[in-house]
This record gives sequence, C-alpha cells and structure tokens, in this order.
Amino acid sequence: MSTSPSIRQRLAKLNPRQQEAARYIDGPCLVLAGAGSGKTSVITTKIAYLIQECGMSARKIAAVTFTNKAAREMKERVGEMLQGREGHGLTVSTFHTLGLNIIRGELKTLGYKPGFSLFDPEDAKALLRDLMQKEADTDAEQINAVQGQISQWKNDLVLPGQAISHAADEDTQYAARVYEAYSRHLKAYNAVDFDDLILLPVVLLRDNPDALARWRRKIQYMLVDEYQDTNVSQYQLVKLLMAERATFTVVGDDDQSIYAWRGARPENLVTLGEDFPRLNVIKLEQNYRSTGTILRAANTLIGNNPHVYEKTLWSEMGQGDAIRVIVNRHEEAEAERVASEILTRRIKERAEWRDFAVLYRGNFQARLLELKLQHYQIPYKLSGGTSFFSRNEIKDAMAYLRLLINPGDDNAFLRIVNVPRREVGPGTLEKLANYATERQVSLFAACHEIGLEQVLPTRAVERLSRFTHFIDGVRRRMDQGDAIAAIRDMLREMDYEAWLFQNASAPTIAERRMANVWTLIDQLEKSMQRDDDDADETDDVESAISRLVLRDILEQQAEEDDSDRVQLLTMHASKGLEFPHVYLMGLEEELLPHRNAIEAGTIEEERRLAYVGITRARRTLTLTLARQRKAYGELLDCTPSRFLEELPPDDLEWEGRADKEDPEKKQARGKDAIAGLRSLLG
DNA sequence: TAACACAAAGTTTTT
DNA sequence: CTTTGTGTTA
Repeated sequence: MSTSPSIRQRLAKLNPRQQEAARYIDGPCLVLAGAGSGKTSVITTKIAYLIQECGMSARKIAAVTFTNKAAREMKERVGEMLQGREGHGLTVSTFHTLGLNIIRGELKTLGYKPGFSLFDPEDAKALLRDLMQKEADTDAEQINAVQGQISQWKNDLVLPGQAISHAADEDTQYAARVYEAYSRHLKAYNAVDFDDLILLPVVLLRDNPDALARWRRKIQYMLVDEYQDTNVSQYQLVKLLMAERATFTVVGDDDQSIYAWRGARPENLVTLGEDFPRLNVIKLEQNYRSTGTILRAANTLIGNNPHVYEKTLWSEMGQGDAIRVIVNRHEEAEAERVASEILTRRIKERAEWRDFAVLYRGNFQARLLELKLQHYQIPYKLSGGTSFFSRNEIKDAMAYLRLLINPGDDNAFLRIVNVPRREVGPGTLEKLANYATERQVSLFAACHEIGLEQVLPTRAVERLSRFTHFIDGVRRRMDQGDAIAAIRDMLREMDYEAWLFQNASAPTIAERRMANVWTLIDQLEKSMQRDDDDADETDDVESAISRLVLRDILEQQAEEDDSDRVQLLTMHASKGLEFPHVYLMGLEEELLPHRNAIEAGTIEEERRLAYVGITRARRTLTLTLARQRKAYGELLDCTPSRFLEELPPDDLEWEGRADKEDPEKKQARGKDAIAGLRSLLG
C-alpha cells in the first residue's frame, strides 16, 4: 500500500494564508481567492483536515460546487488524501444535487408523491406554452421571456404570491400570473424544475423547524466553492443550514463574478460579512500561475472596478514577456494572424497544441478562426456547441427512462408514445389528453381506464394500451432485478435502432445516434455502480436517472479526451482553466464590453470577464482586435476596447496600430533615449 | 411527412 | 450576411 502524505505534510505545502484558511474552523470563514491562488487545494485540504485532525465525520460535511465537473474533480482530489473509509458518506456535489437530495428526503413534508419527475427546461417550456396559449396566441419570444422571468424569481426567492403583488407593470403582472399557474401545474404533475431544486429546500427549511433541525443535524460543516456565483436562494440555503453555528467556509472571488446575468449575486460576499460579523476574511493573493507582467495587467484592469475587499495578486514567477496587442485590418486578418501565430510559436517555444487557448466573447467569433485553423491543419477543440443532451436520440431515450421511473410524466409520455411509430396520431392524443384532464389522471394512467373506450375508437385504445403494457412490462422487469438489462432489452425489443435508420439521412448517422444511446445507458450503469460503493442509501435506478436529468455524467467523454489540441473557448467557459499561451480575440468596443452591456450599464461585469480571460494565461498573453468587422451584412468600423487603455501601457507591445500613433510613440521613445544620453553625458 | 421558402434576429450558460 | 426557426405546400 502506497503511503500518501499525512495531513501535516499536506498543510506544510500550503503558504501561510492558505494554511490559515484550511485550519480555521472556529467560525464563519470567507476565503477571497484570487485567480490561480490555489483555492481548490485549500478546500480539499480543509476537508481532509476536518476529518483527520478534527475528528469530524465525513458524512456531516458537505462541499458544494456549481458544476458537476468541479464536484467530480474535488471528489477525486479529496479521495486521494483520505485513507480507506474515512471519506465514507462525504457530500461533494452541486447545489442542485444537494437540493435534490433534500427534496428526496422530505418528499412527504413537501407534499410530493414518490417518483416525482424533474422537468428539464424544455419540458418547462412546453408547459408554459400550454398555459400561455390558453389565453391568447403567444410567440416563442414571449414564452422565453416569461420563462426567464420565472427563473429569476425563483433564483431571487420570490414566490408566486409575492411576484403578483409586487408586479410593477402589466407584462410583469402577466408573467407573475403565469408563474402562479405554472407552479400549481408542476405540483399537480408531481414535478419540479431545475430552479425548484434550490427553491423548494429553502422554503421548506425556512418554514418547517423539524425539517430544518433534521438537516442541521445531518450537515454540520459546509464548504462552498465559487461563492460569488451564488444567487439569493442558494445563499439562503447555506445560511439556513449553517445558521447560528456558522460552521462554514466559502471560497470566492468577486473579481471573477461573470454570471450576474443569470442570477448570481456577487454582493453575497458583502452580505455574508453583515450576516456574520465574526466572519474571518482570509485573502489569498499569491498567484501560482502567471508571470508578473500578466498579473500587473490583471490588477491594473480590475483596479477600475469598485471593491469591497482590496486584493492584489503577486507571483514569484518572474516578469515574463510583454503583453502583445495586435491590431488587424479586419476580422479575417485577425483569425489568420492568430492561427499563424500558434503555428510558429509552437515551434519557437517547443510547445504543444494543448498549451494554446483562444478566448473570445461570443461563440460566433470561433467560426472564422476554425476555417484558418483547418487551413493550417492545426488540431483544435471547440467548446460549447450542441450538447449531448440536446440530441434528439438522447432526448428520446431520456423520455423512456423518465417514463419508466415515473409513469405520470406526461411530457415524457408525449415525446415517445409514437416514437418509434405506434400509429398514435395527434387526434388520438388530443382525445386522450381531454379525457385525462377530465378524470384528473396522467396520460399514462388514462390509457388503463375503461372509460377511455367511450371517447376513442377501439383500435386507438388498443394501440395505446399496447404501449402502456409494454412499458409496464419493462417496469416489472426493472423491479425484479437487473434494471439496466431491462432497459437494454426494451430498446432492442422496440427496435429503436430501426427507427433511427429510417429517419436518418445516412446509415452512418443512424449508427452514431444509436451508439450515443448505448453510451447513455452505459453511463447510467456506471453511475449506479459508482454509487454503490459509497452511497449512504442504496442507490436505485430512479436516482441514477435523476442524476442523468441533472446533466451529471455528461462531459465525461470530453474530459477523457486528452488529445493534444488547441482550445477554442468563450471567456465564460474558460473560468477555472489555465494555459501557457492565451490569445484573447476581439478587444473592441461593443464586443468586449459588449454592446448590450454598454447599454445596460454593466461594464463592470465585462471588465471582470476580461480579467478572467487575462488571468487564464500562464506565460504569454496576446490580445487581438480588428479595425473593421462584418456584421449584419455591412462592414463596421471598430473602436479598440476601452479595456486596452486600462492596461499598463509600458507592459504592452503594440503591433499594427494606426499609422499616426505608432510613429509618435517611437519618436517619444527616441526622444527619451536621447534625453537619457544627454543627461548621462552631463 | 418532408421539403422548401421566407422572415427574423444576431452574448455569455449551468443545473 | 449569415443562421435558425416557422409555416406552408405538395
């Protein structure tokens, strides 16, 4: 057995500030962790410290992150530190998974029936469409707006009643009424949406002292990662759970708050100090990632934002190269330049493709670049794009899974009742739906009822019941034993593959789609096995499928892909990552401070976005911009981003700047040099 | 049910 | 100027 370093050795590797953050357990703790300051080490070491040094049971500790990926990484790193069963029962999960578990444990208290379903945003949209079109013809845009508004309310811990009474204008009032109806319908469907995973636990813990006591007993220490990204409801969840004991550590960086537009409240950092006056604030300012020049640029830029807690990053990595700013004639020249730069620099620096990242504001900026990279045969990896879960075959498979664990899931039913073809048309479904509504049962349940024969022709009833009996049969097999085997059999028996072949334009496409479905099932199986090892309760298919809906398991393919390629990312997607060589494209007004942000007056968040981009770079940073850019079918003149003027001029090395400025600067430098010589000569 | 035409928009995104 | 989505028609 290999011996891993002891907790003392682990602590000794941390700098004094980090150590203090890891060892301070007597009260509320806020760690202001600058970019690249080793915050994950602090969190993971602290968890090990709590368990090994303080004798706290792992099952009473919860570490919360925002993404499944972050949770997985943290779990892995903590796992490496702990011996044997020490980590048994430790919670390292996303906010949403924690919320889901609370809801599961409190189903009765919340008034839900077992086997509730989790609506993904598309299901939610379908429901909203139904509700809104009852009153009037509604277009997709209105539905989106209302959906966004409802999500915002839920993030802000505003319940339908409050939304209605506080609605200022007519549109908001309408949205609030839809919100109210939407909530009622969700409840009637025995369903919750993503936002409910946070909202429902908060409301429960707030209003139900018994439940609160239960969960406070269960979770005695909390660690929160990326705290600046928490919204109102998430903060309330932490606060309710930790309350008077105030045994928590939150780690965050207000300068890296780039998600205010989707409900994040960086001011939660300030609120925390007000709510917990004993709060111990620890700053991590030593950066282990970037050169001094890059950090100076980052510090100077972000210095233009107001700060509650001042913070200055420093490093021992040396000054490094100047930051290059390359001005190009137009966007194509910009893309061309970045591509050829990467090509030559890879040789010069003896770097690998994976050492390079190109960051930009909007995904569309990647297009031109892609063409150029292809031209030079540079391998690249594009982030974003259509996710695994938006593929139709995956949605179909997911609908089957959801219907299996919850026959009351009408959305799932509707998606697949006729996939593959079962000769169930819209007419049949409409009559079925009317009948189900009247009888107050789910579509699935309605298919079993005798009375259905009154409203539908015998043949239609037969087709429907053939489907429901098929599903019932699979459910029985799942209960009996190997659930995964039952699911695989189901897919084979109904010949989903044949349906894919029938619908695809080419056989290879159908093959790939079927492979995707099998991957999904494989991942489901894996996830169940994984949880058998360390789960508190016996993990069933049901919870594994819910995790699937929560998008857990998803990126694993992408992560395992460690091929050597240049990374193309939005600045948002780059948060948390680092690269030796970073290119930041499109540093132009209306693009980097984005036009809408300028209008909305949210420049500060744009500045933080630029800050995040800059601080991704370890060794070299190159900023590029174009003088002209094609947009909306016309050629637009671009102005350099204001952020360029906010960087320390001496650290910038301009290239291709307007003919009037460049010589001027050269001249100025020349004069300085002459003056310097004169003074030397005395 | 699939193909085509026309209109409209045109950041960032996780669960 | 794209792309994306919607609606109509065969």
